[in-house]
Amino acid sequence: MELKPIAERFVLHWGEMGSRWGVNRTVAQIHALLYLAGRPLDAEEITETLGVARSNVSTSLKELQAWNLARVVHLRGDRRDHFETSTDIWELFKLIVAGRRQREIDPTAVALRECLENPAIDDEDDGTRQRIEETLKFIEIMCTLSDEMLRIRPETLMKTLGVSAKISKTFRKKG
Amino acid sequence: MELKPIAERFVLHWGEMGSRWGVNRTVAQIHALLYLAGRPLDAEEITETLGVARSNVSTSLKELQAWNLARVVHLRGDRRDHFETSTDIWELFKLIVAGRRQREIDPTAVALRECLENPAIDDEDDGTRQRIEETLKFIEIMCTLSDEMLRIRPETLMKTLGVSAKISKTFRKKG
DNA sequence: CGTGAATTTCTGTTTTTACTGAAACAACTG
DNA sequence: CAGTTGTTTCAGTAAAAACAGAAATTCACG
Repeated sequence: MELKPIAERFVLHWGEMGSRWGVNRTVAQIHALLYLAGRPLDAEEITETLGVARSNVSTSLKELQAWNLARVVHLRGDRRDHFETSTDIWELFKLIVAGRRQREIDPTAVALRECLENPAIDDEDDGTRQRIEETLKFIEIMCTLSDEMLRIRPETLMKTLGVSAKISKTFRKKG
Repeated sequence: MELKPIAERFVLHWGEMGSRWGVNRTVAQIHALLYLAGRPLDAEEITETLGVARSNVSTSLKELQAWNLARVVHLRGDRRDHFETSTDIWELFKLIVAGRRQREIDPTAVALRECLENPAIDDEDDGTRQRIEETLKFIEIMCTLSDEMLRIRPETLMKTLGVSAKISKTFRKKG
């Protein structure tokens, strides 16, 4: 598949940002490609379009599947696996938040709880203990909040956020 | 400075998670150390406590300052620079969100706008254009929302979030 | 089962990033 | 302003991550 100029730019940019977001370039590029394509692509097609090794595509697709950001579909009369992603940006956002939370936040919450449950905590400075407690409390609140957000349907969420933004904007003007 | 066991665990864990959060280990460790210490530390003290090179500490402190996560303070009768961070976890959160947004989101918003303003966009598939538009719209809403959050005082934010979580929990029970 | 297409796994290479130690630089002190 | 302390820069090294290509495996289909 030959990418048109704008699509190519989008895919390449997404790939670059991927590094900053903690996913490797190829993974991010493939996801961008699937998103823009809006139809299932097979691995060979992805390989040619992006100009990377076939094995790299395979590995990256595995990673996307682990994030629930890509799924396998089969087209009748074609033995090959094809891959697609949601074209709903809100849906994608929810999946990414869920993934990041699981990988980046949950382990920390566990570690902090272990710190606080450890009897040795009594030997630490009061300030230390207090700050660890506050950090854990903070993380737990954030987790609850993200749970709430992930539960809501995208459209609802969008409206809520849009409205709340408008409201606070109004407040600012008046205040 | 000798770290007590729990504090050491916290610092090391923070360092490990740092990698997943897109900051390098040393930077994350230093920040954790400053946070737990709750008082200004000089570079030498940090070097000894963490067991890394002095130059590494210098570079990392520069990076923390670029994030507004550390600032220099001077103690009377001491020529050395000392460094401290906020011990207010909400304040830290705001700074981190602001930094990430600036580095990870804003460039993408710019790139997407450029894509859509480019006349060549007319040669692209309708689906492609539409999805790029939706993505940009999404990013803009999220930016507005984060602006709102960053403006609110931490305590207010915390209460709002806490309450909203409780409300939706209640709704779920009844629904 | 045997064949060939499709896919994954594995090994080694390349690229990138983090880090160290030494040297240069800057700021203060007597 | 010479000596001392403190800080940053820089060049080289080490560690980690991404990637390519080949080999191995899986699987549909006869």
